[in-house]
Amino acid sequence: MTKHVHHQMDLTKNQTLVMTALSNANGPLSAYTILDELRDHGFRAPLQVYRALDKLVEFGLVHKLESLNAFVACQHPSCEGETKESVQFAICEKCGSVRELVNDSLIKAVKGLAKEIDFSLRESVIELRGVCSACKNGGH
Amino acid sequence: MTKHVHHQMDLTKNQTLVMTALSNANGPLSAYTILDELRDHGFRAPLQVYRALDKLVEFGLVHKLESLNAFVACQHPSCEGETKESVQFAICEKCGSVRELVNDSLIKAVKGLAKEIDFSLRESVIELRGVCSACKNGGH
DNA sequence: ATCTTGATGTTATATTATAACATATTTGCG
DNA sequence: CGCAAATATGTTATAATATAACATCAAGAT
Repeated sequence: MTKHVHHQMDLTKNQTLVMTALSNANGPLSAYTILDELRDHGFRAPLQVYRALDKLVEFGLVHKLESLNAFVACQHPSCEGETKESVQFAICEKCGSVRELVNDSLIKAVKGLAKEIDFSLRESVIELRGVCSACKNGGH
Repeated sequence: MTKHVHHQMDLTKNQTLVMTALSNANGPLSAYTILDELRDHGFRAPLQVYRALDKLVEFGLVHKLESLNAFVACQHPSCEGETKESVQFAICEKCGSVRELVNDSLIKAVKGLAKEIDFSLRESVIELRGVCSACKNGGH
């Protein structure tokens, strides 16, 4: 009855390769960027990437950024899928950094809204677009 | 010094055609669906649609649904751009309907979160995915 | 008038994603 | 074990979404 808490062990070869590529990246990657990075490891076709991504997203190890058509490794220690409707992203349009957030007030507000309109929520896509703290202050 | 409140008058021919197509539709349309609908009116190339859409989105008359790669006419009487960071969508994955929402608690929560992490918010993408009230109750 | 700006037209191409089908590998179970 | 079912992989082709680059046209300003 021991529930799996880490999928790492269960990942197939392709899933592991894609997961590693995303984990090593310091930002979101497009499927085709991943493909290019994995050609050395035998990847030849987009489907190899997309199929692995589908599973990784399903496992909650990877998130898709809808407003970027790109993918990021989950930034939480062990993101296990129950956060699917409860994760937010802050995307900096200056430096491209993505910060993953879990904000209770926001989650509550979303669930409240869904309830208010009698909407059965499966997932919520919440992406803040703007300029991150570092870019605002430090760099230009 | 009279500020324009409706862009309707200012729209160009192509913008008007695209806006009309979206307004007549009872749901979101992809750029290529719009293109097909406007071939009779002389449209030949995707850019004609995308350029019009860019402007309409800029004016706040049309919203892009990032998780669908599709576009909807703004459902508010006179959506004038200041709502750009303050609109949400409930997208039914059963019937495809899209409901546009403006929820103050949610907007507050988003702004609060942005402030909390010192993020300069330009726009927020908030799309609830699930099953709408009508589909849950009425149909199957 | 002509200059600038914005809109349009057109061809080509880039980017993102899936369909369809064949083969291989793993897993469950009698 | 041996076989069936399910899952993963490989491969080719194609669909769907979006932009680059460049030519032309129309409207308003000085």
